[in-house]
Amino acid sequence: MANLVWLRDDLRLADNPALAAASARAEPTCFVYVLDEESPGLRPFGAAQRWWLHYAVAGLAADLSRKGQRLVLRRGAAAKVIPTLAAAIGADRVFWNRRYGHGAIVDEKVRLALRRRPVETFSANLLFEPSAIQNDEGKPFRAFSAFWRRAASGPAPRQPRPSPRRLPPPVQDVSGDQIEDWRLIPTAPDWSGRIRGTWQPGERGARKRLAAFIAASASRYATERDRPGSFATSMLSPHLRFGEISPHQLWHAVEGAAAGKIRSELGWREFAWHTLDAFPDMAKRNINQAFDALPWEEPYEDDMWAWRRGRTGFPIVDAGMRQLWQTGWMHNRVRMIAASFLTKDLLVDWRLGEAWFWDTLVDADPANNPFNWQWVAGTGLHAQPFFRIFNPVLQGERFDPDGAYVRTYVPELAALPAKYIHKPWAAPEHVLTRAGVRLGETYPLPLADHSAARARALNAFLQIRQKRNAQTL
DNA sequence: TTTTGAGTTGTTCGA
DNA sequence: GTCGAACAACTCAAA
Repeated sequence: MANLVWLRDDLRLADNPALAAASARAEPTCFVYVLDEESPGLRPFGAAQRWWLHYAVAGLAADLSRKGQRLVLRRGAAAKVIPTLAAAIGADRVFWNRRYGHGAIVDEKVRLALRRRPVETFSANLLFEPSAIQNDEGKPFRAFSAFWRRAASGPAPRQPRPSPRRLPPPVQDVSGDQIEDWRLIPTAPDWSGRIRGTWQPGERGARKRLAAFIAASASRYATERDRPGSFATSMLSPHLRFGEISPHQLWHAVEGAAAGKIRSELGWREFAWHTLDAFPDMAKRNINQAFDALPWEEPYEDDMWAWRRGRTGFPIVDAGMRQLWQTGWMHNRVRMIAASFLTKDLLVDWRLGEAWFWDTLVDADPANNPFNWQWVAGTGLHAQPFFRIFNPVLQGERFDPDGAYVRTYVPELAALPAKYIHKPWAAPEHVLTRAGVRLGETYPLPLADHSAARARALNAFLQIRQKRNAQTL
């Protein structure tokens, strides 16, 4: 008699329904985490996520061991690893919290492979199950407002539950990997210095981040969230991504005027996951297939390098890309500007940008990353009209008016007056000299002529319409 | 049943 | 300098 609890994107003790359900039973229980880089459809973690995963798993293992339990580590395709382990420990019941999209497809295979061992699954990482929020035709919503209205008309998200006071005893003599065997953290070279200084992965770090957000900036969230230099966002995204905090905990922790806005951002997270559940290949294919015909440019490697490393010559774009490279995270507003620059100004396929974000973001998840890239590119759901092309200068001036954000991440421009901080090429020579800026030397000239690039992108999207009209005729 | 209006995140142009 | 219109196409719900 034993239980098996399979932990995945839910690396927490508190408000963890699968863990709580197993803990309510007295039998010996085995907690396992599987590094699955083999199951088709599941994307292997990017480098920044691997760094995070190392500490999240190690932290959870330490928390479990403080309660007399342990976390067994296994590696391989889940449909092999889980049934093998279940058989080895003689599990008569298997628990997990549900995944979505390809995760759900893999889980179904595991359930079949477990044959007669009963499986109990739980809703843990989304506020609303995809099956619970559908339009009148029983299909997934394609517009956020209607989606969120429908969600609000149903029962409110449940209250979060505290961690179980005590855990059932471990199953004896179960072998497992050491986390070091997985080589998740970079060694040659170790590029994780600035990331390490920015984040504390794990449930304890998530709690601290939440408390700091509630104390310092939750009330400013509604007015300041769009200003990357204000640091008014919660920065909880990687903790949510690895399930070190549940959306229910955040939902119920916020109150007051900004609560609705914060919850609505959780709503976008829900919407992305529901969309992934309906379009599991969202990271590979345009949600709207009409845009398969878009004439993306074959990007110059030099241009891609400039974009990735923050050397495009547009200060707000470069600040964002450097924040990403250095810290594994980028402010949401700046993600949109940087993504718009790649897909519209350089006319580069959104999948190339998505892949870079996947590799470098600590919070990249299979739903939100491709969903938001498709949203910006205009190939997904149509709340975003394609002619809505961000002007990197105007966006910088509007959302970083004093240039605080640019000065932080593009120090070679720090001495420029605010008037020119977002368009150094427009500054008079003596202003540049006084600020120590030599364009083309200390800071690059702009990689694109935004006005011409905008016209080219508009034209590319208009061709799609013409093609479609020609087809209907 | 049909029509109408609104819809996360914008920019440009011309009056 | 400010302001309104125009820039597609489609989803969804209210009238």
